[in-house]
Amino acid sequence: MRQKKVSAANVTVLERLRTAGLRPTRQRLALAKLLFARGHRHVSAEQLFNEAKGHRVDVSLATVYNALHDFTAKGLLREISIDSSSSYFDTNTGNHHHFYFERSGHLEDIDDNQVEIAALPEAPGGAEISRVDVIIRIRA
Amino acid sequence: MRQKKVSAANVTVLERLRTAGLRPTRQRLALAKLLFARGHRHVSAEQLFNEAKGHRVDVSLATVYNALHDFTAKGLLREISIDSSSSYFDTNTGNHHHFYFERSGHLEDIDDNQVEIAALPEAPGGAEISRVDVIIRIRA
DNA sequence: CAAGAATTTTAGAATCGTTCTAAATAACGA
DNA sequence: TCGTTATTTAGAACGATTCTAAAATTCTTG
Ligand SMILES: [Mn+2]
Ligand SMILES: [Mn+2]
Ligand SMILES: [Zn+2]
Ligand SMILES: [Zn+2]
Repeated sequence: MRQKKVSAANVTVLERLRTAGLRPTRQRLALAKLLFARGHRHVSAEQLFNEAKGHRVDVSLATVYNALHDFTAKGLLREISIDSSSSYFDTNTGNHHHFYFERSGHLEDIDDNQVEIAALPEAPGGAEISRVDVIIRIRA
Repeated sequence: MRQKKVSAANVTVLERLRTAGLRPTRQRLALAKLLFARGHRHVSAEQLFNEAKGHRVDVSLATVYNALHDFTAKGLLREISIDSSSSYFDTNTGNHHHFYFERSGHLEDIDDNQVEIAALPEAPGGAEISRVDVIIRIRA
């Protein structure tokens, strides 16, 4: 394979992958760059795959799925299942919630501090809560 | 087809279907009886299909899907997508929330008044909120 | 009750997002 | 560089769901 060009953006992404314990392969670097280049995003595998094609990033669909799952397992992404038709991967891994636009399937972040949950029931049997998701569905 | 036996439970279910504007066919009556017989439930299409088989209710999988969607469209059920692998249909159509047991895939209702949301952001552009879902994920 | 019209059911095919397989390739560490 | 391990890949397979179009049932009207 040809020599990698190591730009500033690449360095950041490369470090992120290494820190996460993921080998910085050409494919992962390219996908991570697309994902983390600017603000937070919610993408499906198919979307990212097409975006990669658009940027002349030669990568298979299987690798896109592998990368998204590997990134998720290492905490670089969070997986969201709202619509049973496909899942989204969220580059925002901090505590936050979502608007879900039912018509378009679009997701929009709601900052954690915009939602105030005054009371929550205890988990049955004192089980551990892994996450509380608040989804505000918008019909129009 | 053989004559229908019209028990008390059947009458209730029959009325429910008629009121909803759904023809009370043998299949819908049997499925509705299974669904609404006792307390609230969260079932997948496959689960209901198997339950029907267990009760000697002769119905095709396509009809189970049709019935679940028709019931949902008429407000007799609510569809829930939490795990992208399959969707659940909830016989509880009132305002309420859920515990989701990640290991088993089980859903458990949380009464609306057990969750107190003190602050919620406004929907962008003053759009109409169709529903607010709170899902408490339990890891263990 | 008898048609006829409208709706529902059904088996099986098709769809589609996702996962799997196993062979080729690339990254790593010594 | 070499051996080991991890990753990528094309394409097959999978599984939940939807579609098709023909048969059956339900409803309406007379
Ligand atoms: Mn997944
Ligand atoms: Mn559905
Ligand atoms: Zn988000
Ligand atoms: Zn419920």
